Amino acid sequence: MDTPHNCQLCQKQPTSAFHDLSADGLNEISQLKTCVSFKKGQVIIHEGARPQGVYCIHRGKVKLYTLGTEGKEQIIRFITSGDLLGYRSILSDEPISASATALEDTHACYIPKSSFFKVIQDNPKFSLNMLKLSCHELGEAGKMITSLAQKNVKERLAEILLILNSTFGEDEEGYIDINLTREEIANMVGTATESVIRLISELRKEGLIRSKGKRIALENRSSLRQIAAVYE
Amino acid sequence: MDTPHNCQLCQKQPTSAFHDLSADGLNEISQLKTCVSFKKGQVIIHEGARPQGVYCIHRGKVKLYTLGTEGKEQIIRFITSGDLLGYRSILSDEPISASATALEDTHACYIPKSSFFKVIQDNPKFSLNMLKLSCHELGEAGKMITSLAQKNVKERLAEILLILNSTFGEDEEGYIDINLTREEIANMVGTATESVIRLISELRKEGLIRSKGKRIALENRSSLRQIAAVYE
DNA sequence: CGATTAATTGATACTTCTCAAATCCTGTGG
DNA sequence: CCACAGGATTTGAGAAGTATCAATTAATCG
Repeated sequence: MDTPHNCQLCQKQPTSAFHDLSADGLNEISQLKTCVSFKKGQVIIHEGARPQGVYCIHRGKVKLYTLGTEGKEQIIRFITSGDLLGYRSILSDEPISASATALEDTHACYIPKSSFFKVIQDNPKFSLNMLKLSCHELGEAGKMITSLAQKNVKERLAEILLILNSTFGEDEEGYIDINLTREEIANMVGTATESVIRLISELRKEGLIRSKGKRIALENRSSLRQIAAVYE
Repeated sequence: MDTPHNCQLCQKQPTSAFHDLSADGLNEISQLKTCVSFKKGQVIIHEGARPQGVYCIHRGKVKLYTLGTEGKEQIIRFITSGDLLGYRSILSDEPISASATALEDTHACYIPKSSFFKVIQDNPKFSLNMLKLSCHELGEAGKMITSLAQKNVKERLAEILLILNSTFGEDEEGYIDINLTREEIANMVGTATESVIRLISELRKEGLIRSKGKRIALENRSSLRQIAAVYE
């Protein structure tokens, strides 16, 4: 068991389901949770299993992915500080539909299934936040579907780079603050690793990004947006 | 205004959010709703708008789609008897992310936004059902993402045909009971109309399906499942 | 520092899209 | 009821986009 995490930190995240929750509600959660951590590369939940609880990521980064044909990963989205993990399966009462693996050492709070339901029942506000959250994710998934179905690989890559940048921010040198292999980027974009590599090099030659090793920095967002055709 | 619909019909649908709702809850909804109908081809909600209420489809079939590059439709899913329409946007408090058009004459109940929230607040059971529903949809969306990213067009087509068959059932001649153009099928599969036509003809030659005009019947599901690589 | 994994590049094959032309339906007005 | 206009479907040919395989170089970790 790790040092307990302060729930107020998660509450501060405006996208968190705990945002704007009453002190009582927060206390209730604080008492029901336990703290866990995961090493880089460790699988947190995996497809097909029956989940026993929900994780709230305190610090770290996690990829959520399904396994497609021949075990190939399709990354659905990333999960980071203040985000919940595993709630979909519990709330829909279905087996877990996506695996999650820590991309770096990750600390999280674990809320057992029964406690999670209790919090939902005791706090209409939280319940509504969860509804809002899942509906928001549903909208994001719809965008991803349209993107995969209609855009070519270069457009999708530009889109993903913009998303990664806004999700994870930048380090002191301006590089996107996430450590992904080219293969993982390909698994988000939905293409072959080599294609991603070629297109990254193309974007670099065009001066829209720069890269050092596996790290990437955006140099010209507006052109990237134009390529991604993100009208929003 | 149309003849009022009987909410008990929708309540019977096992996938409906009204399923298993108390008589009181059902009465509350019955009193807040109004009834509307849409002609074939009529747009019910459209992308970018701010929704003022939720529709519960009583009878008819509706396609839900986003508009991608150059206005091309990407069909996300279909909505039919007992299903809700427009709740995502209302619950996430975002503009509507997908348009909906009636595929045939459709009758629905309309529940204004404020009433919908009232029902949610008054009926924890309903609120939980909505959570369950949106989380289920989230899982389906994830499957669709993986499918689009990793399967080829023929595999996706086989998958869609199986989904259409189980969603809409069959008419007396065994054809899938939904009237879609080849273009609409292409807009689900995420490909060009011509590609869908070629592959439908290929599946016909292989004896896996038969077709009459635009109607399609499945002849060999297990082979279709194998092509679709649906391991579930 | 060696061993392993990841990234890159090139060549080639395959899938899918696009454009064009022909045929088939379907609903409508005479 | 029939002919016709306009849209939908079908087929073909060629172009473009991606994937795959193989070989090389670079980076990383114990």
